[in-house]
Amino acid sequence: MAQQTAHASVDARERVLSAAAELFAERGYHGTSVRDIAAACGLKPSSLYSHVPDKSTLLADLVMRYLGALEAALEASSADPGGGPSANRVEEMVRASVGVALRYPREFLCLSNSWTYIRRTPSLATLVARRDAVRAVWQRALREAAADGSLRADVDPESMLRVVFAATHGVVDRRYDEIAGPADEGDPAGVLAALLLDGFRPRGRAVSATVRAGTADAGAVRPGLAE
Amino acid sequence: MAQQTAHASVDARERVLSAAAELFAERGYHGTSVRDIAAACGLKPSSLYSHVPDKSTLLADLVMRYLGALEAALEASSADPGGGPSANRVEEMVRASVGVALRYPREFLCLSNSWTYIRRTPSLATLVARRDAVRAVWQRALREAAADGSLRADVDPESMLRVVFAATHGVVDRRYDEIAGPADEGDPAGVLAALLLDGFRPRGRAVSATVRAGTADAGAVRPGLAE
DNA sequence: GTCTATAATAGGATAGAC
DNA sequence: GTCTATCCTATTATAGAC
Repeated sequence: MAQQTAHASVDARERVLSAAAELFAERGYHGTSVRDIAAACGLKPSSLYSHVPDKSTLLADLVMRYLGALEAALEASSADPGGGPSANRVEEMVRASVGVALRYPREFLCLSNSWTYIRRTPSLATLVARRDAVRAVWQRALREAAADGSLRADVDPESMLRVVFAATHGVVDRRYDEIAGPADEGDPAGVLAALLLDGFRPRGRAVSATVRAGTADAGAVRPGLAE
Repeated sequence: MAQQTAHASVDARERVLSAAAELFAERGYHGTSVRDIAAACGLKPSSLYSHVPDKSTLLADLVMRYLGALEAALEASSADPGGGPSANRVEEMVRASVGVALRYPREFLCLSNSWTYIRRTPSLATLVARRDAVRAVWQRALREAAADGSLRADVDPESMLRVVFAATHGVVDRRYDEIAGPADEGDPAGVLAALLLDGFRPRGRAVSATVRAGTADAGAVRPGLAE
């Protein structure tokens, strides 16, 4: 009985977290009231405080879930590859990051869309520190790939990281669903990794608007997407 | 005298809009109070209402600026190119879109970061309609490029559009400045266009982690970035 | 744990003097 | 046009009964 009570309690807390995740992701932290969250899980606002100390801790708990999963996934994919080009590691990291973001889409958006609030709120400094650690892993991988020539040398790694972060957001954010449909069908992580690493153009085409289109190799099979 | 009064009035309204743009872009619409905006331009909250009817109209006016400029820029760059591959038009559109977003960064972020509020607010339906028109121009260009083979055929145009929109956001959003530094140095529009169209890898490299790296053409000169 | 009731504050907007 | 004063609502959070 005591166990069942405890179990029910965990479920209730989980429902609160889930409702908050949904609303924070959709309307943002400031666009969501405690009343909204309570209503979404069939409780009165005051009852929420039996499960969560306050609104900002609710946000922190959600973001921590995502960051924990991301750290674990990056630890695996950023491990030194067996001698191949570092760009392959970058590709694995893109897949891993997008995979985690798709498994925790609401939590990812909580972090991403409420970032300035998180950054400005001293009690959420832990989140900032952990995100910084993730960023450092990325920077190291991109710089190494730039150094060994497996990423193009004419664009700085920081610009690439900017694109990686933003594009990951783009895969997850439902705001873009009306453009592209739900992203979690097919293999969005693989699609994004292929687009970012190899670009929109078929291989063998001209590399800029100022150059005539080439003809060789256009439409070649792309094993990276077929796997 | 009457003219000077009118002129001062325009300036005051402009200061209000500018302060609001700054705060909406940084903290979001719901994260910014009318009091915040008033304080930022040295006014009392009630004085704002001499310049703007209400808070949501303030948002609408800002977003309209951006959308107007974007429509003009896309109209030019999406015009039919002279027989070259349609991907070149796409590249021009990326440059144009990023260029406008960099000229109106705060207004762009007002639209992007407050999108769900805009979408949910009936009085802002005009903004939604105009953004839809922009989206339609993009879809047409991407589909045409996919059809004539100048964009890779194994990724649907909608996924590419998703990446374009998200990456554009990434260039503008100051949130990423701590990763990559300010984006408005150098030629961010050209850099993004090159990254998206041609990818992170040097041309001639392997196209996926599952394939051994090639050796031909690595490090070739890229006129698209040197221009 | 959930409720009702209630603080205590923050927010959007208006009235009317100057 | 800007101000002070004010209204009304929404919001976060707590107190205490059940």
